[in-house]
Amino acid sequence: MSDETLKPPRRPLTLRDVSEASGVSEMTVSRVLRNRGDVSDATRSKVLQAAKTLGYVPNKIAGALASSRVNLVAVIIPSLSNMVFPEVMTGIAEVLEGTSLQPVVGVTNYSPEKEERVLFEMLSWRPSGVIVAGLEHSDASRAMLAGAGVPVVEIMDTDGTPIDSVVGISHRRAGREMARAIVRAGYQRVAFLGTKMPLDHRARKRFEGFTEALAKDAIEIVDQEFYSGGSALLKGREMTAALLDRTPDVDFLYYSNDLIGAGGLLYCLEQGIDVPGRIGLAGFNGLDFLEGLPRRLATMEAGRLETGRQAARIVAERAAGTLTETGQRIELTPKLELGDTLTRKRL
Amino acid sequence: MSDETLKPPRRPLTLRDVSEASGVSEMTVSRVLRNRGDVSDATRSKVLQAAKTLGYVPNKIAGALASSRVNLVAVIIPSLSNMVFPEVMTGIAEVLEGTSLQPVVGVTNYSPEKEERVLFEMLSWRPSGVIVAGLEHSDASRAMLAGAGVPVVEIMDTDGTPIDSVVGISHRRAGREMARAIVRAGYQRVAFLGTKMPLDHRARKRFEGFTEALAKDAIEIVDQEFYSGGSALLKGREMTAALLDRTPDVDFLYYSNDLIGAGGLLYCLEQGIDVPGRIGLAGFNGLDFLEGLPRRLATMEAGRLETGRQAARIVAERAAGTLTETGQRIELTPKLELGDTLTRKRL
DNA sequence: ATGAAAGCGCTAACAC
DNA sequence: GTGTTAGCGCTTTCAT
Repeated sequence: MSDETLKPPRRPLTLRDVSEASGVSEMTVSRVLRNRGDVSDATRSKVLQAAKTLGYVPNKIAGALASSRVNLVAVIIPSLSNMVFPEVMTGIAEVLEGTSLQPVVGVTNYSPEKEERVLFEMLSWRPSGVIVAGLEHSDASRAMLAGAGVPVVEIMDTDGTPIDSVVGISHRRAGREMARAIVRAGYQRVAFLGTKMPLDHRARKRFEGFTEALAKDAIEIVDQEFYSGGSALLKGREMTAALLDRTPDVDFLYYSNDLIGAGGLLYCLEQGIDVPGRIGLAGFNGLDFLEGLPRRLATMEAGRLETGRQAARIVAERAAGTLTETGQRIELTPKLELGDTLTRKRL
Repeated sequence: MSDETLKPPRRPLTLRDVSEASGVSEMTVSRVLRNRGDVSDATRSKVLQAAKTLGYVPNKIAGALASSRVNLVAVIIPSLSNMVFPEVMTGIAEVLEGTSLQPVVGVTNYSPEKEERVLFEMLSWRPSGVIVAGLEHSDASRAMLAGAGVPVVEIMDTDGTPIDSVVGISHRRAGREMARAIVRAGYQRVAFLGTKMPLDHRARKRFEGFTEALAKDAIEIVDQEFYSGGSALLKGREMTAALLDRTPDVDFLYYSNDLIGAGGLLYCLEQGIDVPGRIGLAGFNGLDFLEGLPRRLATMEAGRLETGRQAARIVAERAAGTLTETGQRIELTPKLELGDTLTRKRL
């Protein structure tokens, strides 16, 4: 064996290397590697052979600069710890899979400033589109998005004014519908348990829609409890214990997410509380992990997979030119699932 | 208001635009925007002012091509649906936060072919480093990683030969230690319940270490059950029911992950089975959601946050030049947590 | 079907 | 402190 074949190249390989190795011009090598234009089978195989032998990996940076085409889609979400967001990602990835586009994730930790930085960073790579969670952004972020010159899809919330397109559910409506179902089932002393997150606008809107709809039936929230950090399941237990201790005559607990709701459910069952006879329970999100609990917690399915899919579809079609109109609006319908914890008959 | 200030530019802004607007050379504008070299305060503020007014977003593609520096770190993981991976991501993001590096995620769905494609795609952006889950890759993938000329950190498994650096735990050892704890506690008729995933090498290695250690005490797995897809919690229940039905005299159930273990635990408790008296249970991962269950499931904490942090640190230090040696090896110690389901005394 | 020249938007390296 | 020049590695465009 010669040294040459063994020595890994210290300089990354370029098209020129493939060109020289195959005796074909750089331009034609480029054509082969991108499947563009007519190339004879003979040249094609010569080139592919050379590229493979050398282990050539094209430089997308140079390609993107030359063609001003970037096959990246920026996806900006608040967190990865909440399964809701990976689920949306899954829907996005599923659709982009069938295209040449690639999702790139940025995480904001629910901070508008971080969002601004992440957005700036991502836009500086000139992506073909942006998918961003929520409708609330800093002025600077809105300006960047509006001026980016690429499709922007805001997702997971439709209560507000989108910059361009929007896909998601109305959380106010979700809150209202849950409230109505609770009233309809005959509950009257309702408490709310949620996250201590002023910046979780979707949770806030659900809460607003919820109290608003309750008010129509002259019902007010009798107590509430908030938490931050830690194991949500455990927090759900603790919050529930604290709340029931403080306000024993409550008859319904509405949780801002399924995990704390599940904690509350487990706690109630252990305490021998009649669910949903004495106390009804509901969460939010339709996490499929609910299925394994002793009882099916009432919840609202927010269509996250579908949200991801539709958002990706819009970006992909706009990038492909198949769709030219801006300002698409897709409002999905949150699906109420009564489960086994929201079925008490009107007294 | 003049039309000019309103009209959003159809052509993305360039350095030249900022240069013209501020009356400063492109080069100096570039210096200001990157905080490089000496620039007078007067010029600096002129430039920043102009950039801000115009809403200039630098083009990293051009920058990267010119400087051959890319502040991206490719992170390649099998899935986003399993909370384990977002958790590693969190550790990575946490450390990279303090640097100029940005993680970019690629998902392989446990498929070596997909891994190869994702890797090729990511390497074509010439990232400053690669963090990839697992030690098992296709030959082509290994070749790409070895030839990439950037730090490569394989994570979450140390049983095998790394390409460059490695951070994680030994899953064989984790399996062995769990087996020993089970034997020590006096259990003798042990069953295994896991995912039907020939490509989940880490689960496989745990299983191998597990059976190997049991064998030393002349114990064999008396039964096993596998699943794929669906709600893990529910599957845990179903598998447990099926297994107990088929092999009623089993006295220990070892689950390949905490979620199915939790399902099994809930099932056993509902059935009034004495846990851990008649049947002991253990899972794997130390998911913090276990804390909210009626009993603390025995588990093994795999140090995922720390894994992410260490991997990111290695990449960051190598990129910064602070660390020059290749082939770092960091083996973390899996931490056995007996919880309330693995405490039976020797008979 | 293939090649040659120009340039994408920025930064390294060197003047001044 | 600031400006000038020459590419980075590709693709576009036009020629043949």
